[in-house]
Amino acid sequence: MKIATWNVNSLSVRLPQVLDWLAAQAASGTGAMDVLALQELKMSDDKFPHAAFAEAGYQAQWFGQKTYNGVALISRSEGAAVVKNIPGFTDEMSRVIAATYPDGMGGTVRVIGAYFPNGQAPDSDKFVYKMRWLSALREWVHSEMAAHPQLVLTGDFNITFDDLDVWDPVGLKGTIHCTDEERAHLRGLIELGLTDSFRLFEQPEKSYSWWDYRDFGFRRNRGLRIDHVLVTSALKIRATACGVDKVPRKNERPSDHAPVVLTLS
DNA sequence: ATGACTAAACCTTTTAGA
Repeated sequence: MKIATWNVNSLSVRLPQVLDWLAAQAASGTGAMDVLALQELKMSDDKFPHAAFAEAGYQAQWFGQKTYNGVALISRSEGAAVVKNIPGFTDEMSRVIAATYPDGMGGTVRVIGAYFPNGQAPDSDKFVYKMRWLSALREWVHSEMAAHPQLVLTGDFNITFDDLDVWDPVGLKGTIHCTDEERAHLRGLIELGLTDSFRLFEQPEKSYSWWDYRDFGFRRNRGLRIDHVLVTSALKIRATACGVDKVPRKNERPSDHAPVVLTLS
């Protein structure tokens, strides 16, 4: 089973790349993508290209928003018990979508796809919102884990775990995505019993999932690892691989993020 | 350099991203 996350930075612009990537995955040795979490659709629900995904053989659940944010789950099986945004947390922004899928072994996997707030700057109102959002997320994920032993929390977290996730940890110390406060929240999610599946496996040095469009960020590998796939212990023992697929970042007109793929036995 | 790109919108300028 394969589960992935990809911040596409406008699905209108990136749809052909997403369809190409899904086809390439299906043709690869590891097999077709079972669930792909997308972030930053930047489109209202009525603009979501469900017919294009259906034609390619995929179901979709989506939670759009005009101009900003917007999340979706693209899957081969139909998602059940769909939840949009964090229950009980009033939010104008479309940032979370969750659904339950067959795990291929007679059980189910709960997948939560999320676009975490950016936070802009540590002294901004947006940072305050990010902290509030993170607290609400943790409480909800805690209850979701109780109901779903096999759970994946994935998406664009907009937080690095540590210096290993940062191209310039000295220069970027204390800046957005790298603050102690954000990292404490990320550790709070881990303390619920989740594991960063990426670090279960040997990785190339300086592995990142996002690179600034400016100043040849990708070419110089000036990036951050802010897109994550966290798994519960029941899935940790089934994880066989996790990695960043940098290939789509080399496309013409790429997203600034690359997909991260988790493979389960 | 409140810069550099990219995307969307009330679009030749602003807002946001990270």
